[in-house]
Amino acid sequence: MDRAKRREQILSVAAEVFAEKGYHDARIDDIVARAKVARGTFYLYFEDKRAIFEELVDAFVHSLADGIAPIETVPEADPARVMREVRTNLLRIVERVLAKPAMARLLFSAALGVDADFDRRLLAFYDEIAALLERSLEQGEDALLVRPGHRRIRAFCLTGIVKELLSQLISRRAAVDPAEVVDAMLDLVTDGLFTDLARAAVRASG
Amino acid sequence: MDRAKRREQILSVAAEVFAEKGYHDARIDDIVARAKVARGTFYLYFEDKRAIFEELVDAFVHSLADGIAPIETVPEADPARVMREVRTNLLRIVERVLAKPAMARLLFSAALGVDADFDRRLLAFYDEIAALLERSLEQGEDALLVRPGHRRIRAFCLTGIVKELLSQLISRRAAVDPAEVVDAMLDLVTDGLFTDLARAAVRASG
Amino acid sequence: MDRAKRREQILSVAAEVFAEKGYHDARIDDIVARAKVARGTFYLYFEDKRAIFEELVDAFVHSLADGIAPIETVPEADPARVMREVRTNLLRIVERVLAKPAMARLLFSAALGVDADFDRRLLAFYDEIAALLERSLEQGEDALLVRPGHRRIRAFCLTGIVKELLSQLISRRAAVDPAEVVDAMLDLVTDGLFTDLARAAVRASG
Amino acid sequence: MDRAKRREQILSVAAEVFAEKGYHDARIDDIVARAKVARGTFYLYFEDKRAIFEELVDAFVHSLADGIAPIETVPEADPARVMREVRTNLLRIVERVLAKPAMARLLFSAALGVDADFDRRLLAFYDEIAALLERSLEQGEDALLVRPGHRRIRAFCLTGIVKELLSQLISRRAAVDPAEVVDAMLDLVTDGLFTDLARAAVRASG
DNA sequence: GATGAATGAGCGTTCATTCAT
DNA sequence: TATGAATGAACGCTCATTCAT
Repeated sequence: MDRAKRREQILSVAAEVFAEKGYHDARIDDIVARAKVARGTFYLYFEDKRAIFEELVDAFVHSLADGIAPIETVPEADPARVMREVRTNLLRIVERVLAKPAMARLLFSAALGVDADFDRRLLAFYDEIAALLERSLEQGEDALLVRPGHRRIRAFCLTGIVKELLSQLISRRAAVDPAEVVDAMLDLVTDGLFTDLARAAVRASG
Repeated sequence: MDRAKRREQILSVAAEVFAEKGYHDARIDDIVARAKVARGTFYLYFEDKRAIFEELVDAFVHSLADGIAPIETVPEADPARVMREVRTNLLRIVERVLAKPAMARLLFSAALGVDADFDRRLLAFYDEIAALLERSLEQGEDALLVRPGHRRIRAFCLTGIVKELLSQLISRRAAVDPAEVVDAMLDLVTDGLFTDLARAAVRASG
Repeated sequence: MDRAKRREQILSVAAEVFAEKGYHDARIDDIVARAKVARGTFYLYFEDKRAIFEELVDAFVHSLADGIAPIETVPEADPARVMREVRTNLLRIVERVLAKPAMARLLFSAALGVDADFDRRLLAFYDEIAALLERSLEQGEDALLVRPGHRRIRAFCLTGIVKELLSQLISRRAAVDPAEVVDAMLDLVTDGLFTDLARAAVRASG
Repeated sequence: MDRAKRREQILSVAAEVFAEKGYHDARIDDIVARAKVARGTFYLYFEDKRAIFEELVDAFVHSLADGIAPIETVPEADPARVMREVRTNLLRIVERVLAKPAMARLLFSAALGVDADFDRRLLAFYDEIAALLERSLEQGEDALLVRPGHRRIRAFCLTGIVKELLSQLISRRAAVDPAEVVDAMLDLVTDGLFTDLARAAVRASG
């Protein structure tokens, strides 16, 4: 087996093991046993346990990030087009997560509590996402598409929604229709929960 | 020192240590050293490492859950009152989290990746939250306050929002005004992000 | 068993093991097995393998160094007394080496090749010895007891003699009379190897 | 490259590596990397790590031993000639050591602590040296050139002197004049350290 | 002969837990 | 009840050596 293939094989086996057991409970032995290679072989391809885990997480994170197409929201942007593009981005993320559930499980649960360093890296990544969303909200406001509001907090809310939905999608084995999830989420985010009746009442009293 | 006090002392020290280092990096040694008791003493009060951690997480989870007052949403309910009560509930949760940041850090980061069992417990807890929210949404729809929609997904979205905001509140040391956070979140959730202009455009095209 | 005794016990067992097998071939397992303690116990008393070895070598080196009484060699010093004191110092060193042959074997063979760091430490120690001897030779010259000559090289020669003799004393199990060894060495060093006949001949021709 | 050359190349690279890192810290990897051959190739030329080290040490030891010309010390031997020949032998040894400092470092430090077996071999070699010296001293006594004395012990002293001086010569990078070293050593050994004044005093009292 | 991927025995160290005092 | 010395299973990692190509 050539070098690249063997590497790939160990990586994919490791992803499974980490996803099943979490970082700390996954032993190098588990990985090499399932990959049917000797312990030493593992270390021919990866610096150490931490390194292979990092590589897995980083690769997946990047594959998600690469799926996000930038959305042009110049003031005269067509709101319907913007919405479609947002929806496409979300769908792509959901699809990639569903395509590699083990990797997603890794990212959403195994990756936490690895160590202080790794926690910081993850937080930094989510910060970037939030910053991206914040800028998008700003552009949306400029284009008069988005109601003015606390953009930082809204960015965190959006991040939280996506993270939670993705976590749920992979933790429940039940087949889910990605489009349905994305549409329900977008519906909530764009229009809010309330009926006009409720809004009127709140505004009147509020 | 009497039994209960000693127990309490070890618990509170353990909370700090777990919050600082995470479950796996926290050593029993760290805890007993800081509590100034002998190693053996620890085991007089707690079954094992896992048990004390579970107790801490459970206690905090319950203190949060206890802060949630049930909201009556009979069909004729006053929307403004319902909103105020929702807001009060949220504020209470935020306050309790900010009051015990170590415990919150425990719940939101240290508690993940402990082991497969614990992960299941946490998921089950969040499921309960989601179920509660789902029922509330149902009542809201019945009372014509909430626009009909996919309640399960919406419940997850709301859970995600709260989790993420609380995580951010405790991870950023910066003083934050809980009321501001809660209001921004509620504003997003009730009215959505979009301006009427955008909605009209989307509706026209979509 | 109290802390100090247990420590002492492990130390002495470790000395044997290191002496028998050398640093690299000695396994922690060998030490704890022979000390009849658990592996973990070892690490309660010593940082790591390197640390216990260092402690053993250092202790022995210091016990040897402490046996050397300073010799006053003011210009009017009585040569016979000086010689007696030198002899006493040497005898004390030889006795201490013979009293702890395992430690001596440690110092003279196991201690080399441990790692680059440790090698440097040992060299530095021997440098100090050589420096001490060099100063003594200088005083001896000033007191007109010692023939002028290259003091640095002479100091190394003397160091070499003592090291080699001690090595031989411990590597040959045969009972040796320390006094005989010391006297033979002193005879060589003070008077040299040659007869007056040989010296005269060499001087005449050289 | 033909077999012999390749072998030679690996040997010389190995000498460097062993000299730099010592036996245990030198990895086969270090050797093959620097020799620019594959790991497997190494084992085509040498049995194992131990074997190549042994070969290096043996070769150097023999090159030193070969430099020693036998000295005729029949009873009527000219003392001055004997001294010159001794001096020549010593100079040759010093020169060979200085010519291959890596090999010398190997012999004087890396070779110790390899394992119990190798230690025995080295001791046996030094024993031969000592035996040779002992015989020479005996001849010297017979020729009335050497003062009677404990020949075995004297032989060890001489061995120690030479070993220590050679070690110092290679460990101090400073340029040294071999002749100066040899002459200082011979001066010490032939005439001893003491002035006639000191000797007289010692004899009177002792 | 040459390669270098693969092997796996081996070892140092950690740390949750126990138990005699 | 409190202590803290002792335990030993567990695990990550190294590196000399082998062997299919």
